[in-house]
Amino acid sequence: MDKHDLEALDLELATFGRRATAVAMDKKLGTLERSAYLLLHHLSVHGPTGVKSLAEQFRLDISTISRQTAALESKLYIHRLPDPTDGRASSFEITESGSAELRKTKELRLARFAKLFEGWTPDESDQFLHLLAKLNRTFVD
Amino acid sequence: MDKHDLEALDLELATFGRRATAVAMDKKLGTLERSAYLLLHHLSVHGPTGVKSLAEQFRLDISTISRQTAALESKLYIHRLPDPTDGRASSFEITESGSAELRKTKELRLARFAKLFEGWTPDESDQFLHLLAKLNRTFVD
DNA sequence: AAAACTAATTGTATAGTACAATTATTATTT
DNA sequence: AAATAATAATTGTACTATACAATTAGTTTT
Repeated sequence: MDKHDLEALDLELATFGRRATAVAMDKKLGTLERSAYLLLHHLSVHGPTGVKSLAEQFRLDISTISRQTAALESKLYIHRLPDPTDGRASSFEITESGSAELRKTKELRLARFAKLFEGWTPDESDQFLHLLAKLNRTFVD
Repeated sequence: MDKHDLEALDLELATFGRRATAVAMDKKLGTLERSAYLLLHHLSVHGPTGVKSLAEQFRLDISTISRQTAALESKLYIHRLPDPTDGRASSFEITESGSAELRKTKELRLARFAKLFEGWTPDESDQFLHLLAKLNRTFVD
């Protein structure tokens, strides 16, 4: 990859990150914030998980996840399962109400993305999904 | 694009946005924050620009840009040019010191991205750049 | 029993953003 | 010409998101 392309990629990634931050704060895109959405999705797919493990999965600080789960817990979207073998630890399980919120928000988000990508050919969006997923995995390593 | 792919894309985009936010806060990646980097780059390429116009270009609130330019101004990376025909308005011009910071940060960022994408084929990174740019333009419309 | 370790929370600080209110100036209307 | 409306920018306030450091409570190791 030559320097010119690298520079273009740098700027596009920064631009996208900035837009994503702004869009994530836009309340009209569903009732759940991005962080809540991702956490609920994770719990919904992978079952009960503790703060430490969530932080590792998402590559975020434990304190960040701790606050976000606390917020979800106070809204009753998740509930705490104490670890029977370790009094310090607990994991979180998505509640019925959390699942309902997740579904609702997902509908809104998907509708929005469907619209955003409607001018794309199937090939383009497939490619993009594949490469974006690759990038996200690359970040992790 | 079928529902399954849309959902995957939704999650990958949200994940990427979240990682981008976290990475943007990591001080070790250059002396300039993402916002400063993008603003300086814009001024460097497009010449002196006012707050309102910057806000439109970046699709951010005027108040957001106003604070970010104020921060850059106080660091002497940009300097204010009063509009001779309108006492309310002014534009900002990048300074020598701002250009130097921009160059320095760019070097660090490019080195980082070069490493991040080193396992990618030229074809993959070209494709990705192209599609990401397309998405960013789509956001704007 | 003491010391070291660990899961999680809480204190503090910062980037980033938006909306609402305000200030200063310019343009329009009467 | 004076009053009013519009506009460029700033400032007040509030919130999400994040990290690092300090703390708390419980567990393991020595």
